[in-house]
Parts: sequence; structure tokens; C-alpha cells
Amino acid sequence: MYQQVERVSHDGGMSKQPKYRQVADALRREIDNGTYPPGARLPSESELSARFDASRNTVRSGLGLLVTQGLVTSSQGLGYEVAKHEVFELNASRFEDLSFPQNGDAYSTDVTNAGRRPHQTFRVEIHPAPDDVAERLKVEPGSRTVLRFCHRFVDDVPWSTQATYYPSWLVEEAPRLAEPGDIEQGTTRYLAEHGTEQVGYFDEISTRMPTPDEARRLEIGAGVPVLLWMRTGYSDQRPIRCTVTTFRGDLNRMNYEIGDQAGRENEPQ
Amino acid sequence: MYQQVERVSHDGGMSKQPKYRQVADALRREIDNGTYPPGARLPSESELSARFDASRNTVRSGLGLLVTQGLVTSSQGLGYEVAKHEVFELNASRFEDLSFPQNGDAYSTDVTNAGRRPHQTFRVEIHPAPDDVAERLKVEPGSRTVLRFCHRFVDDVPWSTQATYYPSWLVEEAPRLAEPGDIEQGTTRYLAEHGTEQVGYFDEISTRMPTPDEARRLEIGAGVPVLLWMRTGYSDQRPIRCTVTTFRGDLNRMNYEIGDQAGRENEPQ
DNA sequence: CTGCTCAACTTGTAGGGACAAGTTGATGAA
DNA sequence: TTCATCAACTTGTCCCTACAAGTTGAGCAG
Repeated sequence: MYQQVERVSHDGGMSKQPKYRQVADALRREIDNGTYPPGARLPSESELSARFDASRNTVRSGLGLLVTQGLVTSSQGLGYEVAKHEVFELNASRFEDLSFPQNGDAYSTDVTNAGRRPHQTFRVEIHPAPDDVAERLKVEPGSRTVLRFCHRFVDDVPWSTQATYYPSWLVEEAPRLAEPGDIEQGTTRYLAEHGTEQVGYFDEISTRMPTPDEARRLEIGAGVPVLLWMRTGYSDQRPIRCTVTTFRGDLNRMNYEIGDQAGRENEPQ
Repeated sequence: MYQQVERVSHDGGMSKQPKYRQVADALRREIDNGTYPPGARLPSESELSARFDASRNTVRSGLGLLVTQGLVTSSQGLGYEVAKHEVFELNASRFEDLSFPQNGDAYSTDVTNAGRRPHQTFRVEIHPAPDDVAERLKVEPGSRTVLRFCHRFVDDVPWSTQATYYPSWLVEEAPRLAEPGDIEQGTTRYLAEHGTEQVGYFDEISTRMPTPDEARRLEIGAGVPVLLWMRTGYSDQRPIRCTVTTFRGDLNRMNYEIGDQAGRENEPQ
């Protein structure tokens, strides 16, 4: 017959926290103070169960907290591992292409400069405009747009997905947007050569937990949010494109340089 | 005696997904298609248990997925509720204070303009510089800084925390930074009047799951990430302050206007 | 009517068991 | 040696029970 165990623990009486939280807190402290450095393996569930005098289920609840906070990952047969993140910096405030003689791909050059290996898959589709994109492009929801979609990897780790929508009126002026394959000089420059120059943009940045679909595409474990970046580019007349980028939140940081940056580059004193 | 039940379900054989995921996916679909609109209550665990022919634990696992994805919230005694989020837009690219005759507080005016009620608590401390802040301010880690800390609410809901660190050399030139209480004309303008004008800044934006501390201060439920915004302000000589803002990720979106915005304001056609 | 109690719900915590499935390294056969 | 097998670990899924704790509304005492 089952008997409810005494809930009061022997830690001095100031706890009141449920046991699975105590487990999580204790492990979090040990991760923070370096007992378990990034990449280290945690003790197994049964070891922790013995150490904390808790059932395996309770220990699992505690570990689950750490997993959903992104501090540790787990894999069947292997155990729990302290997560390590190297963030990748992304400068979002520089105007792309126009002033730089690069081949139209800021991502590849940025990653290569960081000593990492870029890789991307690319496809072009005709696609009805999603509501949020239609609103920003000032076209009817569901109207035809050209979608240029990019799935990006760094060292073969999924990094981000980027979807750029072009309104159909623009595709008539710049038909190569709808053709599969790269545009060597870069889309921004290609558009400028066809009479539509991007003179400004509006960026919106938000975050949330990934949808199951995003979690699959970006190979995101539990407890890692996505960073959402929506950029609407404008000519001096009207919106010309809308780019929706989804980043793994644990691997990316976005930067904006605004105003005079002289004070940032100087040495101290 | 316990008997493992037959794992194959009667949905045509294409499932393979564990049962708790099937529960989560089914409920997610029904949330997406409006069966359970934002604010609605989900069936209770025992009802779902009957509907899916699963144990309460299994149903709880499925609901737990939705909670950690931020789609639903749960509270003891009340049940599960579909989360509703109204995001608050924050324009981060305008230079504060200098050109506007406001009383130094972009937050209060932004919130009031949105028809919401702002509220904030404020305190000033002498605090050793955290490593990341020290690096950006180009001072020794742990050296004395003045910390001006702000805890902000909208309609009494915790919204964000903001910590601005000023290096000690700057406080000697502008002593009121270290005094508690508001600076009516705004700190940026106050600094300009004392010979230190902020001419540029560098913004870094990232996201992660909240620490238990942040979750408590911002009253964040499970499954809601935080949006981290770190702004380092510069004079033409050197860094003058570093502001670390922590937002509830489900309630905030950051915007940047860069370049000419004429095309954004125009009407279509 | 007001205000209190309490039953009947809800979710939260904690324990138990059994078996599935992934990983690793030792062992033994070829 | 090389390769397949398998035992012994790991976490993953699923079930059961029991009780704690928060919420609500019915119903009763005053």
C-alpha cells in the first residue's frame, strides 16, 4: 500500500520548494559554478535519484526544467549533457551589397570571415502572400508573390531559414527574381539596375518558442527559442520586399550600429 | 500485474509518434483552427484522458509540451487556458531625448500613446561592473559603476527590467547620475549639458529562456523566452553607458527604422 | 440578505512499476 | 585481426496510485 512520505526535508526547514525544483536548482548551481562545465555529462537519473533521495520520476521532472531552460540537453542512451553555445554575431544595420563588391551574399562572407564553413540550400517558388507579409508589402493577402527561400547551415549545423517575398508587380520589372538559381550580383544590386533601389528598411525583431516545424528544420532541442527577424525593404515609393528570417536563438545575436561609432573603435584612455 | 499495452494505434498505421505527442499535436491543431480561441479553457486532464484513451500522466506530458511552447498556460484549480498575447511595439532606432521635448522617458510616452497605463519602480545603486558590461564600457571587470535600475509594468503586468551602468569617471563629471530620483530632463540630455554627448550606440539583441530569477521578476510562465537588448552608448571619444534590458518575449517586439522611410508611409498605388 | 463551510471539481507533486529504445564496450566467433 | 552479438548501461514512454493545494459554487446558519 502506498504511503505519502514526509514532505519536510532535512535542509534546515527553509525550503518549501517542491523536491523536483530543489533538484533542478542544485544542478543549476553546480552548472553555474563550473562543477559541470559546458559539454560535461551529468550523473545518470538513477545516480541523481539516489543522491537526492527522490524517485526517478521526480528527478526527471527536475532535469526537464533544465532542459526546457536550454541549460542541458538529453539523448536516449547517452545521458544529459550541459549545453554549450557559441553565438554567432550578425550585423543587421549595414546596408547590404550596394557599397560592397561582394557576390550578393552577406551571410557567406560573414561566416567565412568567422572561420566557419557556410552551406545553404536555395529554392524559388510562386507563393500566395501570408497575411503578415501582405500587410507589409501593401498587397492583397493571398496574392501572388515570388518566394526566395534559403536554408542556412554553419559547419553543417542548421542555423537559420530565410524567406524573402517579392510582390508580383516587382517581378514584372525584374523577371529574374522568379527564376531559380542565384543572382550573381545580389538581388539588391540587381533590383537597383532595373530601376528599383532599396533606400530604407524597417526591421522587426521578436522571439518565441519554435513551432514543431521550425524545431524540425533547425534541429532545435527543447528549451531553445527562435529569434525572428522581419525586414521590409522600401524604394522611395513603396515596399519592395519582405524578408522573414528564423534563427536558432542559442546560436545567434543581432547587432545594430547606429550613429557615429568612433567612440566604439577607440582604445581606452 | 502490469502489461504493456499495444503501441500501434488505430489511426491507419502512419502514426509512430508517441501518444503524448499525438495529444499535443491534436490540441495544437484545434487551437490553431480556432476550436479553442485565445482565452478559452481547454478540457480538463481527466476529460482529455478519456478522449485520447490515455492516462492522466500521458495527457499531462502532452499539455506540458504546449505549455513549454507558450501556447497555453495552466493554473492549479483553474485548468488550462489558451494564451493570448498582445505584443507591444518598441522603436529602438530613434535617438532618445535630444530632439524631443519629452521628459526623458521614452517608455512612458510610448505606453501612454498606445492607450495603456505605464508604471515603473526605480532605484540607483553603486555596483561592480559585470564582466560583459565592463568589456563594453572598457573598464576593469568589477570596477565601480553606477547602476540605474528600472522595473517596468504596463497595466500592472510586469513588462521589462532595464539596468543602465555608468562608468565611475563619467559620474565624476555628472554627479547627479549617482543620486536617487529622476533626472527631469532625461539622462541623455543631462549628460549632454555636462559635456558628454551620446553620438552613437551599438545594440545587441539575443534571446534565451529566462533564469528563475527573471521568470520571477517578470512573472513569466513556462515556455516564454526573454528578449535581451544590450545597448552601449558612445560619445565621440569612448563608451559612456551600457543598458541591459530584459523583455518578456511574448509581449514585446523591437523595431528599427533604417534609411529613408518615405516608401513605408506612402499609401499604396 | 450576508457570510461561512464544504463538497466537488481542477491542477500539482511524489511515488511505484514495466517495458521500449538508443549507446557502449566486452566477448567471442570467423 | 575483424566483425557480429550481447549484456549492461543510459533515457523515453506509459501506466497506476495517493495525496496536496487552489478554485468555485451550492447550500446552510445567522
